[in-house]
Amino acid sequence: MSSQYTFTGQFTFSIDSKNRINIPASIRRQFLTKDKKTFVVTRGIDQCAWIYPMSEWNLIQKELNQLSSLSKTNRIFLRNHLRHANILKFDTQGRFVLPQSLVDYTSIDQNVTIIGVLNKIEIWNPKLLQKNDQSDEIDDQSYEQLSERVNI
Amino acid sequence: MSSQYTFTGQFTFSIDSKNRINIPASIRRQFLTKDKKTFVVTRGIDQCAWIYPMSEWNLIQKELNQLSSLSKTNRIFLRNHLRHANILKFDTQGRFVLPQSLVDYTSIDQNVTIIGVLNKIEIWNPKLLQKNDQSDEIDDQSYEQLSERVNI
DNA sequence: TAAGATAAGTGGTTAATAGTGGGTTAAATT
DNA sequence: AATTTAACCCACTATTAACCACTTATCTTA
Repeated sequence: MSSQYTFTGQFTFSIDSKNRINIPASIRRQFLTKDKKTFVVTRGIDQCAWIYPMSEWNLIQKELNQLSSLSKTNRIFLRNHLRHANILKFDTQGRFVLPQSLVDYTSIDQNVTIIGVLNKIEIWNPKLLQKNDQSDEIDDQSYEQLSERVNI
Repeated sequence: MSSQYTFTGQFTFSIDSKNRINIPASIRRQFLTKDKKTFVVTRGIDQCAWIYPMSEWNLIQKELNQLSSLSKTNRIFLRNHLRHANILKFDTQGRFVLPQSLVDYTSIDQNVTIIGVLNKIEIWNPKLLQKNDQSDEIDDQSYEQLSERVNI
């Protein structure tokens, strides 16, 4: 089954002294009632945090269950993904507190950039995201390969 | 499935102090009722903004959904395409507000040129479009290659 | 083709919503 | 019991969206 969410867009907000981050209202409104404002925050593969609405996370867990722990890669991957996963809700103001471990991992201070990437939301230090913008250009060959799969 | 839209034509309108841009009535009228005046504005590959009616964008999203985030190329590609995508509606006057990030990207001020390009609408700074007009001539070889794909 | 009527484009004002900061109470931890 | 942590509440400000009004252009019909 494919994703029920299609987040897009970019927003830059502040993080306050209590590590509270506002989720953009436009994204918040997309949450399905069955998810009851509940989501999972975890480490992204890049230096950012990933947020999945609860029902999305359940789908991911189902996939992760397919991976055998006999493979070393699998073991490491599973560990790193699961141990940093926190189940959270946003408060009546639409905010949540980013766990300290993820504040450290993402090097976030003062401001955050929040971007929608289909079934997940990414939280970045604006400076790091910008750096990605410049340095992580996809080489031509990869683009050519992508073009055979995606018609945009 | 192929596009349901075939936008054409060119229009030059103004952008006001609130970044509001009018969509030409003739284009607006082409919007299918199922799209409910909803569309996605995003970065074009050239220095312009692209507008897709919602149902068109959904086709693109379906393709993007096939790409796994475990691949680095995919992650970067998805991020950079989706984060500049804004889901918008036009207001009762037929206008929408162009997000500041896209105003910056397209270097738009005062006036915009709106052109229909089949399944999408492009928003340009008139001066930049004109410059393209002169420099972007297609060489013969490229035309040869095109001829193998397009029968015009 | 001129006059009236309708539609389209543009500008500004007001009302509602969203984001942010701080304080208070309740819960948890030591 | 004291200290820390988290949830909740209230209030201020800035931004956004809805509303209203005017001008220009286009279409209709006499």
